[in-house]
Amino acid sequence: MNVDQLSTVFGALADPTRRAILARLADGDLAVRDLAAPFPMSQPAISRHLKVLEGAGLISRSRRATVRLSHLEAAPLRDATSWLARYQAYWEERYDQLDELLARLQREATATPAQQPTPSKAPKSKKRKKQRGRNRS
Amino acid sequence: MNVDQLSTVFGALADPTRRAILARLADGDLAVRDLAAPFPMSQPAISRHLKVLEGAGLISRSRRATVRLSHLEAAPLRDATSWLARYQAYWEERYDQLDELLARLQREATATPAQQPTPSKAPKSKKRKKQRGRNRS
DNA sequence: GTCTTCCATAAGTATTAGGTTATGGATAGT
DNA sequence: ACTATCCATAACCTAATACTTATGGAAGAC
Repeated sequence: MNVDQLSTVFGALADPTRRAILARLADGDLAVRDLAAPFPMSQPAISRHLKVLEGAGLISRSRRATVRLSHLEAAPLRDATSWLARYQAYWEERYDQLDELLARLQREATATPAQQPTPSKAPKSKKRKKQRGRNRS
Repeated sequence: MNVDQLSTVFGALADPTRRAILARLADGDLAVRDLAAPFPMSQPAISRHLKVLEGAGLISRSRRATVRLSHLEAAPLRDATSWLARYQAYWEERYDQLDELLARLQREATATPAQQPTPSKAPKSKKRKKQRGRNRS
């Protein structure tokens, strides 16, 4: 109960059905019935997936006539990307443009600044590996 | 069981302890005992977290003397970022540089091409919202 | 060999997740 | 008012998560 925001977002993304729902919402808002149609799954199951997505802030919902529309909210995806961006240096060789992207993403993600438990007793990391040329003069 | 790779990676990231472990491994390989020290949690609990991370391909492990070292493997993080990159257009206004980043990330993430269930019976999306100026001439 | 340190694995428990069927409320059409 | 459609909620089941304590194996130190 009451896990942090990033965990909730990653948790919501850890399900292929929910990722597929988000992908479809990228093309426009959809009703529950339309979202449920492609899946071999009952309508209540989809409703619960939508509830999880809503809880993570990944969708918002509105009513139009008899139908309940789901709308993609991408901000939490930005926060997740911002957290991941810190690791780009570990798989990427071209830092030049990416350092700027990383800095900009972190600047823009001020809403949820990619928090983490910040362990109390960090055992004075004597290693600090790599630290490859990130000093473009 | 046997969920897809992306789900496993996002699932591994959906825990603050595991994210903190990854963050510390970014500074260099560490032994289990060093990883466990900051957390108010038993050593077997950390061992299980490491097993989850290893199952997601996010760390690899080796032996050095009596100690078992964990090493950060960032490739799955790249795949996750690649999946998220598709949504950058939904929170970002400057497409110019980002379209290139997106294209490059997807090109490079050929190992796990951000798969998804690809729902069989897509209900002929009559909406296709926004589709904002992504055609820089 | 014996001891100690590091760590994995087993077994047990409580909670959460992801699905089901059944049902009922809200809204529109007639 | 009656009916049909859309969807949420309840109740239930099973399996997976996230921890615990207890224990034992593997290597280096003595």
